[in-house]
Amino acid sequence: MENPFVRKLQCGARLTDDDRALLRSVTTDYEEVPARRDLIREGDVPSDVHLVLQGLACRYKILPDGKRQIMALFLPGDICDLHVQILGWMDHSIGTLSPCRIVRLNYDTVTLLTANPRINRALWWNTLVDEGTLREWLVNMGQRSADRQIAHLFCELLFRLRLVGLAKDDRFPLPMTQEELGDATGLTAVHVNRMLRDLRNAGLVDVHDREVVIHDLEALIDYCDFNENYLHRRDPRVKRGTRQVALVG
Amino acid sequence: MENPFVRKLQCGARLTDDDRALLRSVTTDYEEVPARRDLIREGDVPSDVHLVLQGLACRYKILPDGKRQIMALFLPGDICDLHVQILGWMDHSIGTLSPCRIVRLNYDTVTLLTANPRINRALWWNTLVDEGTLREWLVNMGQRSADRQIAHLFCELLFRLRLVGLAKDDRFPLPMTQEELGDATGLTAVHVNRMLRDLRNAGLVDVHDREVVIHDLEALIDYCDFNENYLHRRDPRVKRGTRQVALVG
DNA sequence: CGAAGTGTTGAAGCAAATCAATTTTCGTGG
DNA sequence: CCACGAAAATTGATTTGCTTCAACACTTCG
Repeated sequence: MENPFVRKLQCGARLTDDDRALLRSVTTDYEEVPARRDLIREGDVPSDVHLVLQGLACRYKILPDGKRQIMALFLPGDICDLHVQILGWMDHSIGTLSPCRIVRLNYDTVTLLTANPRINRALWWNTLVDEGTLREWLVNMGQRSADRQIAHLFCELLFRLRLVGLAKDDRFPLPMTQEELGDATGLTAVHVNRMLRDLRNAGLVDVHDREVVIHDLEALIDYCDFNENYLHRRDPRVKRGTRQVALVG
Repeated sequence: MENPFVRKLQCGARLTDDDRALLRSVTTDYEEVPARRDLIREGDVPSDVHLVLQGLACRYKILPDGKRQIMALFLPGDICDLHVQILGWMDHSIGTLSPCRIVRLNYDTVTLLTANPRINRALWWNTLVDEGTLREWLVNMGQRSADRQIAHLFCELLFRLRLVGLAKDDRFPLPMTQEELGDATGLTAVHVNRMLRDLRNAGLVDVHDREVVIHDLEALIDYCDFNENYLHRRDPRVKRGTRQVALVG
């Protein structure tokens, strides 16, 4: 299977064979990290950039009262904080949820990558999509009901995993607990459990054995108003709704 | 009064007199925009970058059911989406809340700025702080009660406005309605109203005539667990809590 | 086998939304 | 300048969605 990092970045810019070879070459030295280990903690001085090759990691913050908010999920191919060395200290932590295969990119390697104009453009695209995703999480938490919020998250994960070839037939692995799902959505584990039951009873999606099975994707997308615009897929075969109408009309 | 754009970017990198002159020179052509006008809309192809010199603007998204989520507030000195021209379409809108003085920077001007290494570094700092702020908003919505969430927002705005010299004596202008405050916090206008009353009764903060007056900043910061780490002020006179303790101890 | 973590369900409580009415402020034109 | 209508702020009553607390079942793994 192709390197997920290469697969992902190819969506952001047209890369040459040499570009792809360069990207592959910086991901040869990786590390297997067990589940629930911090890669970097709030307050640390940022050093290496982390790249996920396998597994599920997250960005999170813990409040003084012990509550945790997960602010991003990192899937295979995702980079954590490419340019963070500009800041003097980490304002959040990054940790694994499942066992992960992680690459640590040092500053020189990052410089090497950004010096290549096509790769640089792809990395920029990646950064901007990450920001758009974060914004959509905010919309999710602020405006959607608990069940729709969870449904929306599942839609997002399906599309993101498809991008790197890790979701087949509207189903994908999700190695996180209901507690952790709650930390990502701002809900309690108990309520996540009930909402998953409701979604299952509605025939929309089934979660068991750390796998999400979407039974009726179209209905699920409709149910939570999922709009994939913010993921900025550039596939020319896919036209966006409004424009397509305008062109056809 | 010094240009807020220059004041802000000076926090992110050491600038020379020439750098400051360059920054000032790109902000000479501005436009007065009335309140509640869109600068750019979701679906548009991104063109100019917007820079706020005066007034209050915001980034927002409207859902199919009409609900609105404000995802960022732009104060004087703030830049909206510096690198967005990489993406094919806007996945959100940007609009004014109050009357604003706005500069539109075209692509060539942005290139001119980023070609300067010190200014480029300052712009990067600015981008990363914006991201950190967005993450903090997510924590706010996910984990804090309504009153603390509003208190936290007020603390953030105080610190951000101080940075550009627009908050004096723990008070600052806030030209937005309770409805808009609700759109930013994911609360209803009615509930925002009640929470403001509670904060007033607690002697913490008073809002009237579009002005926020903080009566006891220390107590307010304590009440909502405000930690300014995420704003990444680099003022060397200010030491961060944990490190200071470590050094002193 | 036992212990710890995870998932599941029920009952009660609470924070925020909703619905509704009234007052206050603001903006505009006469 | 005042009068008017619209927008915004305020308060009360009620409902609802989510949390909290608690108990128990299931799974996993040393």
